[in-house]
Amino acid sequence: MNSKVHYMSAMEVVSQRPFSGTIARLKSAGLRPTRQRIALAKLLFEGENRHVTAEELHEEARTAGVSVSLATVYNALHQFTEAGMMREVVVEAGRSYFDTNTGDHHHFFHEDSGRLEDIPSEDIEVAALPEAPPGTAVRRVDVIVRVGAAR
Amino acid sequence: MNSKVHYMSAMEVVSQRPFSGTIARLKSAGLRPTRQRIALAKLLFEGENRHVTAEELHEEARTAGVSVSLATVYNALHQFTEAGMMREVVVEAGRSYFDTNTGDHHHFFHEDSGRLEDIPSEDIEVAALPEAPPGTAVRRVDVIVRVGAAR
DNA sequence: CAATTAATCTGGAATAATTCTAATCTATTG
DNA sequence: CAATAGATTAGAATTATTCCAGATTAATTG
Repeated sequence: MNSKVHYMSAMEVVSQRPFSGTIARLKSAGLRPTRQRIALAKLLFEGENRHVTAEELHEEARTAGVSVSLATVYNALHQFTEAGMMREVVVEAGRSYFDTNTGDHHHFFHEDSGRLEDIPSEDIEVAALPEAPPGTAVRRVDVIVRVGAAR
Repeated sequence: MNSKVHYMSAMEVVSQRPFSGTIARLKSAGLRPTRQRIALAKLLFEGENRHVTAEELHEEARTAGVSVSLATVYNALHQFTEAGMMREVVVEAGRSYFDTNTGDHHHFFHEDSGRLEDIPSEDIEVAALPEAPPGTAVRRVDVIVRVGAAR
């Protein structure tokens, strides 16, 4: 996948400046920089790391005056995830969160509010991982610390 | 909840023997030992620890000749979970697993087959847990080791 | 043990999140 | 700028789960 490399001319590079790195980023992920993908990528990647659901991002986009369908938001989130620009985090049955932080880290999950919060990898340590079952390899280790109101 | 304590006569105790501990277990959890709950509990708790989805358990029950509705299976799984006899494990968006092992342990999740496998707590060690955010308390820590076919 | 009561069960409708589809649109390429 | 491969869209379809209102059954009482 992503086998078609596109070499940019100096002119191209310059003309893209105003669009920050977003377009280049999409291109190098092998994704056409369409109006909707550009808008969604800006919402997601310009600024702090974020955790969003498809519904949330859809709502946010429309509020920002960007017209996109929910189906396209789902498509984009999955494409960004496949391209390694985001990752999917599953903490609640029935709802998927997408995280713009692709680095090594873990999560607090606030059960009461449904909010996710990053735990930097330095703050947690998984020592002594067991060996993967025969014939398998570890793809990822997720640590979810479920928290709720202290009584 | 479960405030009504029921003192069994010796006769009662004896007459329940043939039903193994299942009925007693349901009663002490404050659940009426109905035909369907007894059947489901037997499938779940007699034998090894298991990880099931509602659909799977429903199918299994019907195959075993037990007539129960899917709604009842969902009800029972949630009731067993609230009673501390099982716990819910979320690893995949859109599907819930229920685990009969309520002890301290973690999971391998086989991404290719969708199968869950226990990791005894001795085999994994989460050192240096971060402090819970202000106002919150840790309810549980889940470690999910996602594995797939080694290439 | 029959009657009463309250809990439970049930099938089907309702909901929620997500995916699929077929038609329409658009970015890219020559 | 025309051709075309890829993208978007609205709405239908799917999947997992919950809700609901009526029928059933376990527990209790006399």
